[in-house]
Amino acid sequence: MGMRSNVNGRPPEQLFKIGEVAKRSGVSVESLRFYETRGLLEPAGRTASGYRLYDGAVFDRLRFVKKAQAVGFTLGETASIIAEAKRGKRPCAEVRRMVEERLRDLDIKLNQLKRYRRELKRTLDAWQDKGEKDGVLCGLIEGLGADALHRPEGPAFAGPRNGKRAESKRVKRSSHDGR
Amino acid sequence: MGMRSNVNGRPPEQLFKIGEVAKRSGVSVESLRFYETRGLLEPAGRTASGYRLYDGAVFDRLRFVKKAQAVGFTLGETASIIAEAKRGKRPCAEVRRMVEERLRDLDIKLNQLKRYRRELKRTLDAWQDKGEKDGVLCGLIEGLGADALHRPEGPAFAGPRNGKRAESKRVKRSSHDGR
DNA sequence: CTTGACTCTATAGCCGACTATAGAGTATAT
DNA sequence: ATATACTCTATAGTCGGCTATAGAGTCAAG
Repeated sequence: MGMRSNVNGRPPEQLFKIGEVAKRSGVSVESLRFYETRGLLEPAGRTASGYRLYDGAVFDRLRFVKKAQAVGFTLGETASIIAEAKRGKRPCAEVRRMVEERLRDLDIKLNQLKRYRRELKRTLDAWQDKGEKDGVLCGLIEGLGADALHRPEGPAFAGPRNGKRAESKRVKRSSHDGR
Repeated sequence: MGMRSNVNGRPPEQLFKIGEVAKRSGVSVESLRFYETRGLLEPAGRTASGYRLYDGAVFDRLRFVKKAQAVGFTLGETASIIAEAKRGKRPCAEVRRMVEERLRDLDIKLNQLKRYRRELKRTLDAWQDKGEKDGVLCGLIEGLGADALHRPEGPAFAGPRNGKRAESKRVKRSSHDGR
């Protein structure tokens, strides 16, 4: 139960191939390899034939990555936190600073979104009266004031429009279960 | 030959080359061509040598596109609204429906963001006490509960992290102005 | 006739975090 | 020996809205 044990394998620890790690962590094989290219992860070693082998520490690392992601760090930021730590520095102060900045950004974004929502609602309400008759394409849109709406900028605002962002295939299970 | 239908068989309206349109509308030449590939725009005609020629209606169209963008429509959505209108349908009802949906999505996103902000703040406050001593990489992050934070999903949340999203070059001046 | 500004097409790159494919080699069960 | 499940690398594609480049042709002024 509670023994998720060492970060630094002392006794000959169990090693996992990439599929195992995927199954146990819920991170897809492809993502694991991708994380490696991004400096977030590296296998403890390789088999003679080149298969990646991970020790138990990989699960801690993956939890770290997930949590950092949950905080809102990009993979690049997380990678540099990890790199920093590996160079012997304690990145905590930096982390705190980044989160504070993040919080400020978030407030700005929230305010923009709120304003936008308000304006969009107002626009929609104003449309209730209008018919569909006039305008070259759509009078509703054409009738908007030049600066009626202040939509938050950029792709940051795109949102899950076309859906299907919610689920992915994840691990795509296999039959036999090692252990 | 000569009978290039300008909008309504009126007197020959003024025609603009793409650079002119860019200058007057504030939309870059590249974007104008890009919009064309996306079905948002098409030149009224071409010169013998293939230069695009736009009539005055292009400015209305561009305003339409900008406003639709301000409402939050993607270029694809705007294109299909335009296409609809060109097929003789009045897309207004559809537009209204889309905006309503957008408003709902927005509320969901707003709520997610608010919750996330709350949790992030709480996390940060909790960190005030903790030192930097423990943890393999950064105890602050590692110490997070598994589901402490509910970060809104996807690229929609990336935000203007690396900055410089704010300004672009826009039209990139015309004629003779050195630099 | 040459310069320089403009225009054309086609293509690639960007941001973020992946996902998907091709084509090959490896490991394991029957 | 074969089937199949797994793994490897390398590359390209996704989403949105552009921007940037290369290489060629066009047009007006000097």
